[in-house]
Amino acid sequence: MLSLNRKTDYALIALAYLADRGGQFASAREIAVAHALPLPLLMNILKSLNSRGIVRSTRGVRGGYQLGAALDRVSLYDLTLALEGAERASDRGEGEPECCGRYKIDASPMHGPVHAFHSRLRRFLQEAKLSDLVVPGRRIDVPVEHVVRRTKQKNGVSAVEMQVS
Amino acid sequence: MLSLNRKTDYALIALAYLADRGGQFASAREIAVAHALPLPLLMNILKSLNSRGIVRSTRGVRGGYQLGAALDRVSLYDLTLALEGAERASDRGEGEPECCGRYKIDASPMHGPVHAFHSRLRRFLQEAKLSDLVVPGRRIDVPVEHVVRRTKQKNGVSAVEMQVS
DNA sequence: TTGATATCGTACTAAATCGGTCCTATATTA
DNA sequence: TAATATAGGACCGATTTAGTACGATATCAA
Repeated sequence: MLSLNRKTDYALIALAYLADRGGQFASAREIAVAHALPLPLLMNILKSLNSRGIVRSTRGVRGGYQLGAALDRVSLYDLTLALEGAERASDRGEGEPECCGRYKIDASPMHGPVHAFHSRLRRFLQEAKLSDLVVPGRRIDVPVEHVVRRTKQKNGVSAVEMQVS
Repeated sequence: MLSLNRKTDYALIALAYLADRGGQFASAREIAVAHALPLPLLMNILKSLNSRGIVRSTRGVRGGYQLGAALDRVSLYDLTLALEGAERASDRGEGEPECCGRYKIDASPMHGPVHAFHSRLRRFLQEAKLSDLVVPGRRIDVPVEHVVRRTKQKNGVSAVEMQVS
């Protein structure tokens, strides 16, 4: 039906991490290590988010990801859209919002409840902004064994340098 | 994560049908024929709903299902609980509401967004009552080829007698 | 009392999805 | 030029979903 699965959770964790970094770049590896997430999967997720503009990416040796939009401009619905598979996206006719998928709930009045349910759920997801869930300014819990050096930024935010092996 | 799938839709359709029957019994077969739903699957769904008290069942030749509770007392959350598989139910520790499933989102502060998301979703489902979705008094769309006889009840509701082969 | 109809409980299966991996290519920087 | 990072795929095993099957039991009607 719609992508409310583990990927959504991992995406939220990654976005919270990026929000915490305050515009700095963080690599997929860094996030994966910090939260013990499977790296290749997290990379896929970040790729999806990037292609939808939810994060921005920079390649190369000092590259990584940063937030691509203000948290209050991105909804859970945007997130699920970004994360759902290509098959899923083709269920509904291009641009048409999430409806009944590939199986046919026809327009008969008795199917009203189904449509009402789907449309309520969609509205809920659209109204839930990332800013409501991701509270910035939290401390990142970096496993101590990976921390190489802690530095103090000029803006008062403390940064960690990590060994990511 | 939680059961927002085709079963949920079928259940809503069946419940709307039952609500429309105003307390009369309707058999699984009748509902399946009326809405072209796969009968064995619908039977499983109704069994699940029955075991949770959302519908009531009576066996035998004139038996079937009727609503088991007022629509405004049953939430979408109740519905998903009734429909989720046994494995799912065992994910969370008995009575504990839907949380992070079997994979461990630990208590670290960075996982707050995940918990916030899950708890918001749960609250949404709990607050959405069937009465908000299922509008009683709708006409049932019975395929005309199955209608044997239409009768007029004393309460003004018209009933159909169907050939269900 | 017997047959038809209905649910109950449980087990089963094919197909789709999910969670996760891997590989090659490309971009960036030290 | 080597190291590091993302981009864009294809790929795979395990789980879940959607749907089926079947024997047992309950109810009612003829």
